[in-house]
Amino acid sequence: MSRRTVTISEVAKHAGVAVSTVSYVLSGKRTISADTRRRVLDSISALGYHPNAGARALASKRSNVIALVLPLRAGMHVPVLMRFASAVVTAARRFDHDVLLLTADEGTAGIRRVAASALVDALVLMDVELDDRRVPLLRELAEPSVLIGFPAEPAGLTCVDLDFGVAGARCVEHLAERGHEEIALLGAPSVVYDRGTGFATRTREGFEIAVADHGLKGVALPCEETFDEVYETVRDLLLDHPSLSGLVVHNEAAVGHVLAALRQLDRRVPHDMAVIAICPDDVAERASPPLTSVLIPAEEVGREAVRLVMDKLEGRTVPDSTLLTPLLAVRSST
Amino acid sequence: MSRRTVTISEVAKHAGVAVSTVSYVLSGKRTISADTRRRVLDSISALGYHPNAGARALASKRSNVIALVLPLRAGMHVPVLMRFASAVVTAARRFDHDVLLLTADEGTAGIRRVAASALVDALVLMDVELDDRRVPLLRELAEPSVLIGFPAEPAGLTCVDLDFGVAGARCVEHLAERGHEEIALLGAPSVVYDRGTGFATRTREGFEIAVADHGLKGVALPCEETFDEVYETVRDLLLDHPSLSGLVVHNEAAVGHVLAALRQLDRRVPHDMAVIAICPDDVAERASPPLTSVLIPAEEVGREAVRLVMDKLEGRTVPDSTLLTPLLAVRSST
DNA sequence: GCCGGTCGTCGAAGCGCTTCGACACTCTCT
DNA sequence: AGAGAGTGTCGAAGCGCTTCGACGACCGGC
Repeated sequence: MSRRTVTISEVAKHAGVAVSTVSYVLSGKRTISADTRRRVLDSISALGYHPNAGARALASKRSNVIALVLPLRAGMHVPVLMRFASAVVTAARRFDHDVLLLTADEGTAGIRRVAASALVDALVLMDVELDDRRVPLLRELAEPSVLIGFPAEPAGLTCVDLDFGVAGARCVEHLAERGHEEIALLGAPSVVYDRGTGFATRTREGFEIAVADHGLKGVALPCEETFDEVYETVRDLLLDHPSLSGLVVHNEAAVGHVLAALRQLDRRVPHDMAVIAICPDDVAERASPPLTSVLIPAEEVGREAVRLVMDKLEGRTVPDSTLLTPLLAVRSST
Repeated sequence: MSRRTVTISEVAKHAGVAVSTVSYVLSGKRTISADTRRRVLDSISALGYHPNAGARALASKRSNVIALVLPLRAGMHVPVLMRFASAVVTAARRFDHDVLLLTADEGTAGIRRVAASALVDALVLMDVELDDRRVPLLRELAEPSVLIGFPAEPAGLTCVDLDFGVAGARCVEHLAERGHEEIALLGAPSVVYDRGTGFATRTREGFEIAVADHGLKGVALPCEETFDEVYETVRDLLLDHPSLSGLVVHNEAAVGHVLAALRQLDRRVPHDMAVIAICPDDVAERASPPLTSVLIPAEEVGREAVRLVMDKLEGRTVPDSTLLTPLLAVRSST
């Protein structure tokens, strides 16, 4: 059992200074002589002092906690989502903040609650839908927020994401360069499109525009996540489009199944069918063959979201929209 | 932009009572007349009052936040982990608590920090290893904690988990009843065993003991998560054990690949090979064919962990060890 | 040698809440 | 009728921290 909790005034007494001096040593908000600082820091570690979070929040009106709103909806690929989440936590710690986890079951009430009670200073929201119920609430909140993803009407909000439109287009471009003339996009499960999740839609748009620009033939289909469904989708696709020679897969859960299905249907990758994925790097690398891919930079997006929200917290103005440029890595599948 | 924040004294003034009366209405710690309570509650909703979390934490020495320590280590199946995590968040809200998310990158320092600063009242730890570095720290902390999973030396700790030993045994028993005489366990990736993660080891032990008890032949192997590795493992297994007729799979990520591999190797399930999985219910149901399984009751485990930690917070004594009994659901794969 | 400026430190006033003791009532029992 | 035991409410004292204004001490410039 640890000793009873040490307060700032005990540190002050131990160091022979005023309480406020200790506070200023810790915050650096006033100049303190090197000598005094040393004594204070020594006392702090001698006594094992940790500032009380509640007291600090009360006095400073800053909790040093941000909320991460993570709905975990059907059809979302949880491991990818968690990479974003994990990046947010790590980045928040860099700014000396902790992360409060909010899921969907309270709906918007949870967001309102943690904001109104000053439990959190700011919010980062994930899995944003085009018509997201959380968006109107964010506009009326005093606390700054950042969305990972874009709603249909992003005016007045701060959003960050990979530029999925460009990602879709880059895939098409790459396949066009390789001489493919008829290609297909296998996207997210249909439930994700139905819900109007921005990233899925924007990839498809980017794909379709680029297909037209390059004078290719192209079809975009949703894609479910069980092997049997993927197999059927791929089989039908090959039947309907016999000269199809390139596949863009934007669905982490289905990537492995698509490759397995092609194998069962006697299509060799990349010889008979070029495959390019939009997914985190390690998923592409672990596949066999390793996939040419546009990587989803989860760590970078999470870090950027936190940086933006911290900037807003400090009163700096930030761009409404931050789109990270997709990078294409060529591997053995195209 | 929301109005500036409302305090308890404004509520008191509006309702014509003392600040302490408002506090007692909210906490229920003293009797308040029905009439006064009504007026106070009316004022609260009229003004849109939310108690300030920092002030409350400072005065009451309770933050109403629990920490969820979630390392996200290699080889762990993230979707399953997140079901536990999600259950913990939901259950915590039932007790009027929020959840602070801690990942691994700070190591034990993060745990020490949030506990010492009174940011959290209690901790729930996931992904527990047999020789977990966090365990000694927990023993010296004043804050109560609960582990989801068991370390090698659980004395003095509160742990909750599915009884994986029994789960492994139940699978064997079920296959024995069906008349299978030579069976195999495909477990977690080898890195998980190397790390000494309890659930993997305990399932294997339960499997091995039950195999001996029923006089069967049985072999237990780790199992990686890419299709190619799974395929090789299964192929070699069939070569080495030609009369093998039953398979226990304790690896959510590999389940689909095992079924695909068997299909490619021309083994029909359940006709040529009975397959039983240890996994959450929906994974078993979505497989084709739907798998007989011992379900991992993630929601129940999460809920139980929170219930235990709340009991400890209230000073009630709780059992050191809570093992949930595994339930077997028979489907089409055995 | 005096004035105006930093520099370094202190004391005290809160921040918004919980909780303790006090107190005025209203009910029982005798 | 008076003691004793609740009820329901209030005021005030913190909880541990940040921050503001004040104030010596010391500096250089004239």
